[in-house]
Amino acid sequence: RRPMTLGMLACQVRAGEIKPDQSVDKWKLFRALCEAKPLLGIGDRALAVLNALLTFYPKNELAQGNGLIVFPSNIQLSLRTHGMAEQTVRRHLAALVEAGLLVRKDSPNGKRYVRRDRAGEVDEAFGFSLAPLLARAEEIEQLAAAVMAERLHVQRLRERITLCRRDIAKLIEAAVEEEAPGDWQGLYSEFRDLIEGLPRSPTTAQLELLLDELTALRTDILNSLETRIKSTKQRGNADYIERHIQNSK
DNA sequence: TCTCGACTCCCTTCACTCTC
DNA sequence: GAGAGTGAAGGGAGTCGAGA
Repeated sequence: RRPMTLGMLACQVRAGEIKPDQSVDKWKLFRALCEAKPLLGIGDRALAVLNALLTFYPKNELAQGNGLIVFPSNIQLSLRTHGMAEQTVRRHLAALVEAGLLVRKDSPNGKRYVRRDRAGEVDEAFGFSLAPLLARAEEIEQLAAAVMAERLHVQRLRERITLCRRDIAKLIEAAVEEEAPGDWQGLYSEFRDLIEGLPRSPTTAQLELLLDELTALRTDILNSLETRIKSTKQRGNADYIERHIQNSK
């Protein structure tokens, strides 16, 4: 009933390539997953379900030797996700499988349960395999690092944009106060258009573009003010020389 | 050993809420 | 207003375990 995609198949193959001695701290990996979630195509609620699923794994270290199958009922998962509706839990489980973070270990009828031996020990469990998490641990850590680096880059861009905005506003204000010649109203409108044209949630490329445009605008304003200062200085010197000549007469 | 109720799984549909 | 996400309800199907 559940379709198997090529992605899921690749995930299963990868999960089968885990080294016997490979292990990873499940909570450390979960924190990396929280960082990397935009690149993995999962949301907060799916992570809440994964978090609940990990609480059913008895050890802190995910390792082949500890077994990698968890088999909680949807009701238990619902309880550990603070009352998330079972239907929603199921949807997010499907999303986690789709994202290649879990593999279903289906029973013949596709249901989740555990088969115990005569001694009451788990003989075979049908549920979810956490093997993909272990197999992809290194990749997930790298994705998390990339997301953090990107976030830092965006933070720096925003800081530079703020500084540039402040500079431009001050320069235009000063030019208007000094009554410097130039279309300051037009430049101010251009400045406002650039700022207001930025979407509420801009992409990195949009921020980079805005910074470039603001930097160019600031350079234009500075050049025009510098030209004005130079011409004022020259006029001042010329006036002085003229007066000097007249006095000498 | 067999039967049957309880339990659990999955799926679909529909209505509602929230965000963009 | 459209689309995504969510929750409730209902139905089909299989397993488990107690009792006959």
